[in-house]
Amino acid sequence: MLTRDRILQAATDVIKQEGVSSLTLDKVAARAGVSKGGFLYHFGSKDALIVGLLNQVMGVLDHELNVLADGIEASQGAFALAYLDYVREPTKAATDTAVSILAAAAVDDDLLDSTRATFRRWQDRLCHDDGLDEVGALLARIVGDGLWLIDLFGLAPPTADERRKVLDLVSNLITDHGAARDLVDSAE
Amino acid sequence: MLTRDRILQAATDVIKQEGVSSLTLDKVAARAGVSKGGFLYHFGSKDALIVGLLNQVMGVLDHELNVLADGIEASQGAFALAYLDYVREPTKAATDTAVSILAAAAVDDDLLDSTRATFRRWQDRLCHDDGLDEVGALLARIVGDGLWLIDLFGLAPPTADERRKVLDLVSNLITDHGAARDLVDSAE
DNA sequence: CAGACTTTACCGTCCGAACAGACGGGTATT
DNA sequence: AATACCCGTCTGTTCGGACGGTAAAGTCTG
Repeated sequence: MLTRDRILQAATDVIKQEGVSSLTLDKVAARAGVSKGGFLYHFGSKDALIVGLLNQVMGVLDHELNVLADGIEASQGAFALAYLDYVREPTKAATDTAVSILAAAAVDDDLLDSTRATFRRWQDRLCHDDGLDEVGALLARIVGDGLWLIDLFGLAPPTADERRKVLDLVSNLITDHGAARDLVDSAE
Repeated sequence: MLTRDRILQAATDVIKQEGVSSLTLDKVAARAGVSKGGFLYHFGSKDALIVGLLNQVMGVLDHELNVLADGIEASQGAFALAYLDYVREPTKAATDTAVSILAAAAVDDDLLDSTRATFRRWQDRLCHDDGLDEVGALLARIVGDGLWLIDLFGLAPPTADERRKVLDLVSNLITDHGAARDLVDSAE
């Protein structure tokens, strides 16, 4: 395993196990089995570490999301369904991404800029995607992100059974034009 | 204004304007117009400051949510509707709570324990509340929390118009038993 | 030898916390 | 009423330690 990757993994582990406040250069270097100088050869600063972290986890997440969407045979909204499927149970990629975002937000908000751009791309894809109405697309993302962030902070996360039910409900809603339109229309 | 409250307000301002990493005792004390010793008289440690912050903002949020729910005349799901209404546009209470939770998560995860308990109470109330089915209650919270946390991190937040549409959709869905049940049933 | 990688040693800064004591509005005692 | 006293509030300073980052020397490999 490359030293660089070991460092990235070590950083993720430190945050998960000891919290964002324990994410120090010394600690990450020690856990990666490298000296502090060795660490700084690969990441010139703490900010650089977080950017590297973010790039990696967001790349993995984006890739897995695409794979998942490709595997879904649906006339419409494959990406939206994949987005929802991804949070059916907490996955390593989702958790890693969440803690990285948390670390970035804690250290310097600006580090999240490229991450925000990725979310905008996802939103665009959800919207101008495969025949899904824009409200349904947005709903899918809010529910997906909501569940994912509820898990991050541990804010009364639902049980596996509850997750399944609510995700099934939303999945049906967004792929059934009639149902969604009826609800939207009845608001007027 | 009491010194204690000034300190709490100063802490919130510091996080909002300079980020969690700038939340230091010196900075908060200076902004509150008090010496460092004076600060430490009111909050014996940084952890104590965060606990105080969390208690205050969660108290305000809980109260405002109740007031909002009381003002809604609906045969069912008044609290759920209030929960959704609360995120129609970002409010001060919601933003303050979000940054406090972020700070707590960054400093020490355990500080969020009492906050988690409050979310569980909200979830219970949403569930065993006013004739709402449990899936709808959970959906309301996920959407509410999702939008609120999307705002916190700035992860491609929807426009005011998009927010309105999706919140109206969810509001209609959870108060219309037939629609929700049809969608749930069609999954089986 | 050259270049990629790693180590050791070190520096200046800032942080959280502790501390001794000042100020001042009560309150009790005389 | 005057004195003495107490205690909640707040000040200014100090300190040990940890942090992020630098510099230079050393090692391994092709």
